[in-house]
Amino acid sequence: MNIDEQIELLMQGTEYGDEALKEAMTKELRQRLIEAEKEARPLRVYCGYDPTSTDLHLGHTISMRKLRQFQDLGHEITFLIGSYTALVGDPSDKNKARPILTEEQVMEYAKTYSDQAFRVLDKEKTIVRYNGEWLSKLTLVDLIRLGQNFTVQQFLARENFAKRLDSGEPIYIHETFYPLMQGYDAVSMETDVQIGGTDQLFNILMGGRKLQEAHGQKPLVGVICGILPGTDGVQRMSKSIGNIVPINSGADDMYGKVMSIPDAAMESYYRLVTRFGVAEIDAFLGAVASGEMHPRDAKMKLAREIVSIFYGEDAAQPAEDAFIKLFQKKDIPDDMPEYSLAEGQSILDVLLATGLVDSKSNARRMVDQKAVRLDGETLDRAGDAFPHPGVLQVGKRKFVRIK
RNA sequence: GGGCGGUUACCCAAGUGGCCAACGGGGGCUGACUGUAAAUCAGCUGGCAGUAGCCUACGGCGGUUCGAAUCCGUCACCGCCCA
Repeated sequence: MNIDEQIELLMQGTEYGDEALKEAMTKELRQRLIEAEKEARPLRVYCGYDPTSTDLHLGHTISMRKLRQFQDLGHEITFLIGSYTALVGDPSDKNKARPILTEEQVMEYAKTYSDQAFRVLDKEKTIVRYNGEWLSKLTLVDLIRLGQNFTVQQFLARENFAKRLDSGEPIYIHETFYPLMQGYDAVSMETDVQIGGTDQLFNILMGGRKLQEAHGQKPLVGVICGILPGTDGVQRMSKSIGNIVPINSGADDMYGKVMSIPDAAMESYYRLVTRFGVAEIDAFLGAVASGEMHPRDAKMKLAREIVSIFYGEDAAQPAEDAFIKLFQKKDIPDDMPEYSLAEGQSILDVLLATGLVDSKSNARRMVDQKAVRLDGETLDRAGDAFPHPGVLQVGKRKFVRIK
């Protein structure tokens, strides 16, 4: 790949919110790539992950994909676990401060994170480090010195602090340490390139670049990845919003969740989380736009690709088959939980006992709404005795075989 | 430390003695439509029972009252202003 192609790939899906900044970063990245080639050394690239939860979703993998692209181009990748920064909690994009985690929790989460990450990254070529390695050694004086590089105004200008200030939400002092800590990571590792989401723009550009300069290093290039919308197609993927595609919930689920995104969100998914090249993606999207390719087929291709990344090619086809069977043909799935009918149970009892609903009131509601079927026949009297064994269905996707 | 204001269901938010299981919006769920969607339309969204009724709920505790989310006291937490 020549330099132009490399730049095109590496900058794909980036989002700086400011065209001039994007151009500046692109230019700096180009220079670094040229230098690296000349000096025959790889660029030091890292992305930090604060292990604050075990439930990774597709949105978390965007920066991993970007790391992988650098990795495939021969650069040195560090998967940095924010064992120390997680203790503080990044104030980015939160309107609330994060709960403080214990060190044990952090280490446990860290393991899950790296396990997931190696579905995307090449484990052999990835350096894993913990930022406690250097952050734990800072003294109070060191911290004061770091703080001398920043003004309160710079922090207050930051959108999420400004908002909280306006609305009277608390801003804790320790939250302001976060960018300093992250910046010090960059200094400690003599970073050439740092990857992060748009929520990390401030931390990366204000923290890392500034502290590196103060330490006589060349300021890093920030590669700021765009935001992946969730299954609703609009809001960023986030657990608290409830629109995530989990990494760990199985191939079938992942396939179905990807298929449920609105068409308009397909491009972001293609560009941010797949292994396809820039030209390929342009070709798919072009074909959809011109009507040559049905959007459904483009989305199925996307779903197959994403499932392949996390579960392998072998799992992708069965997931697709199951999806076609269940949703496109509205057939019943092959595998479903089973339940043995007890004597004298009403429809209501069975719905509750099988866990298809969480309360009898809810069961009545479902029956009233014609959402309950037995072998395809709608059941409409909740209090009746359960008619006969068969496949009991609630809504579109919940099945139990009643024996 | 002082003064003022706030704490309502998953989230936001109305309600200032009975008409409140609590307006409205978001989210979620269900049905129709469809390409699985999205958009749109309709319904539902504390529990038990069935279509009357009962129980639990409006930060915690305690009071006033025939009756409180609504009044009083107190505790906890949060914000604002002043120091």
